Amino acid sequence: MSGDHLHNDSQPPQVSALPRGGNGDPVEPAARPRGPFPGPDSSRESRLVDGPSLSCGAIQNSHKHKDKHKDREHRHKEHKKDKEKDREKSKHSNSEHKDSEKKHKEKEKTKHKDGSSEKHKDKHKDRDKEKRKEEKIRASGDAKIKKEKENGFSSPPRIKDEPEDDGYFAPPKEDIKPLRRPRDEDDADYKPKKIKTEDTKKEKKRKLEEEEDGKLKKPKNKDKKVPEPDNKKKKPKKEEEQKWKWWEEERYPEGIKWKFLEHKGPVFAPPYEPLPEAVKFYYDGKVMKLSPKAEEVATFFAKMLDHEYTTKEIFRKNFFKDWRKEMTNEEKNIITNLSKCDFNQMSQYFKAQSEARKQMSKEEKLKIKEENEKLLKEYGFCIMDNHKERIANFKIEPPGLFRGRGNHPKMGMLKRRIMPEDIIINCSNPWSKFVLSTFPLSNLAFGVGSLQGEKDWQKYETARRLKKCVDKIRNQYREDWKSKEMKVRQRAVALYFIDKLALRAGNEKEEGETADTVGCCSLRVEHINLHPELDGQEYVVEFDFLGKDSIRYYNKVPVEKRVFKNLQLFMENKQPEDDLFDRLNTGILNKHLQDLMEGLTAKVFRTYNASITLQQQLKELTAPDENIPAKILSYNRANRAVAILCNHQRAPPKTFEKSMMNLQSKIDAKKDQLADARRDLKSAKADAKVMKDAKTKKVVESKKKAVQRLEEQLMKLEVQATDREENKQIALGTSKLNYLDPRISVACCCPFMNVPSVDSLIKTEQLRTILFPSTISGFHEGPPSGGLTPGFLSG
DNA sequence: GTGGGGACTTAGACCGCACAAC
DNA sequence: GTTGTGCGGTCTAAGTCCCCAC
Repeated sequence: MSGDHLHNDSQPPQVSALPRGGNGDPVEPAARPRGPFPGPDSSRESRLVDGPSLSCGAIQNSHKHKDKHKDREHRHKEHKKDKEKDREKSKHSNSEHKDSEKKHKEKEKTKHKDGSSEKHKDKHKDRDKEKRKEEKIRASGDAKIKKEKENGFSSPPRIKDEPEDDGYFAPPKEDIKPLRRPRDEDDADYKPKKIKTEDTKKEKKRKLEEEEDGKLKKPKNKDKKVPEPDNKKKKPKKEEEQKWKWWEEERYPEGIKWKFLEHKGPVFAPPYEPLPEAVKFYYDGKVMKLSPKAEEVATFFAKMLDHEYTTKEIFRKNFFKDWRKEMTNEEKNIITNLSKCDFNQMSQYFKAQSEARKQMSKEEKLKIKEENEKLLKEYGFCIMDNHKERIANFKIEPPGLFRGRGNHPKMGMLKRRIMPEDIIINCSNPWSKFVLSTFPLSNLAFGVGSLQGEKDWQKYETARRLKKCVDKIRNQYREDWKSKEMKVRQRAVALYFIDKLALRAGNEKEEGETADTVGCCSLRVEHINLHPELDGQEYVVEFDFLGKDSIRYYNKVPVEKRVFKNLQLFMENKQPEDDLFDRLNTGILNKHLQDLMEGLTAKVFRTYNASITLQQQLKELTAPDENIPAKILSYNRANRAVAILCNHQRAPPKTFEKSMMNLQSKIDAKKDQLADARRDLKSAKADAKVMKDAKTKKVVESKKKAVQRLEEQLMKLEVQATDREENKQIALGTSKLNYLDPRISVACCCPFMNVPSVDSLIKTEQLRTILFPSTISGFHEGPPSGGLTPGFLSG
């Protein structure tokens, strides 16, 4: 690869920004990201922020960076000023409300004498509260609107009650040893080693083993579709052979991820192609030719015309404001009302293009595929130390309109085209992500995928460490429910929710910058309802709030009496929009957790409880004598239990109703067939009774078999319907990818797969595909067994 | 001590492909 | 051969957590 080299070979890393040729010699200066689509002015330098060995251009660029920072600060100040103004305005109109709030605060002051140091830290929260109240009043009846926008989904009843310690993550016999030898800090002469590849003989042996193991091939049950082991199809053999086994490498010192890095930079979005002359834009019924810039932004809107977004007031308002910024003065004078704009021809044009793409011949599709593969080969990989690594996200996000989720205040805003000069190559630290930018509304993550594997492994190791002390932590927070300090009580109740319900931590968010979503620490009084008794259960807490991605969390949970009483106390004399845990934030909570266990944060509980739920469910649902399709079904059910716990929802598939109807008609048809077959059997039996000969007996037998076959088919269809219905709004992928320790799945599979070791099982392509989708493209690859034995479930 | 921002992780939507069913 | 369906991959939004400057 002859791209930019970032050579990092000592501690602190000495970075050479000089690109090198294929032989390692320096070539052209300036680490500029290059891509096939450098934009209209590709000669402009990208910015480079670096350590001591910065080039001249880079220093200038770092000034730019400072300017940008100042700019941001300025914008922020302006924003604050605006907010102050707004607050002033609403103060006048809502003085009455303010008075009552003042009274409430005075009450609070006298009430919470228990912690003097807690008073001032509430300032920030109070400010937020004020803002929220004012926003609410301005929005007049916001609560009602919120109710309307919610998707009406009710979280199914909790699967988990109180996770028991049943041996999840049995600790490995020996302590975790560093996998890599820590290099000396002055190891300046470090040179990339020869690329380590999987031994070809081993590879052949492995493939032979797989072929021999008939059981691991595609199950015969066709009703349950199993993904093909198509890794080989997708991955060239060479690449397979060059798979890097990080777990067999020595470790760098803490914080060092790499010492040698070579990559070709990101790929820029293709330049804008103006619309054909025939495609017209109309304003107020008259044809209007737009300038290229204005036309490009208009096409973003036109492409979304069928989407609900374009009917939303905030979206339209934000879009129109940003669109006008791209217009010429003349256009600005004419186009003053978005409702008078007719984007229909544009929209039709893009639909036709999309349709044409679908209708392309095989050859044309293949050509495009090859081009994409070429691009991936050239820009999608880097050389990191001594191995080839896939880059997670090498394409720069194309320009478009921001689609916030939920009621996002910035939806519809323009995400403008990113130019080479917007890119900063930050090679002053050996980070996993080395191209950054300060762009609003754009995510420029440019990460090296496989570093993720090690991180994932560490994540699950932390969860396993939590297992060792979770009882102690639970006892501690139970004790803290009785604390004299309000802060401690709040922390203990919040932690109980995080542990019991797998709630997210709930960081504070900047008002007006994002949708109004909350997590545990940021819950407000309005988000819970207390029921001393509900549906025959005592002390029930009803949660109803919008969490991450504006996904509704709705749940009724019976809690312990002391928790219930504490919640009543926390809610006393508070308004609905007040913080439930007014003396708590994620910083305080995580600091406390760090004291309980090194590396423990709120989200570790989510990982821990998700994985232990999977383990418990697998234990309950799987039986040793089940066949593989049944095992897979059980696995999916266990997976579903975790998804429910973590509240991973999805919008029902667009074709859901139709596909359910199709399935139902199949079931009906099958029932008819079965009824006919039963009738036939009955009459055959009657005939046999009269005739009493071998021929009629044979007929009876075949009719019996037909009935049995149809009964089985009907049962399968009905199971499928139930399965599909249960999965309607549940997303399984997220938990599979992020929360479930793969070793649990592997260990669960070993006994019934008749596989000698975890290692040989994980090499089985089919299982890898089902259980660990993230490993397909070489991402998130982890150590095969991580020191676990197949029997660790019982340990 | 606090706020802001960067690094990193988690998340759902969408799209295109492969394959089963008809 | 056509259609419906499920799946993985990609994209990008939105969280968590931590560090640093003020």
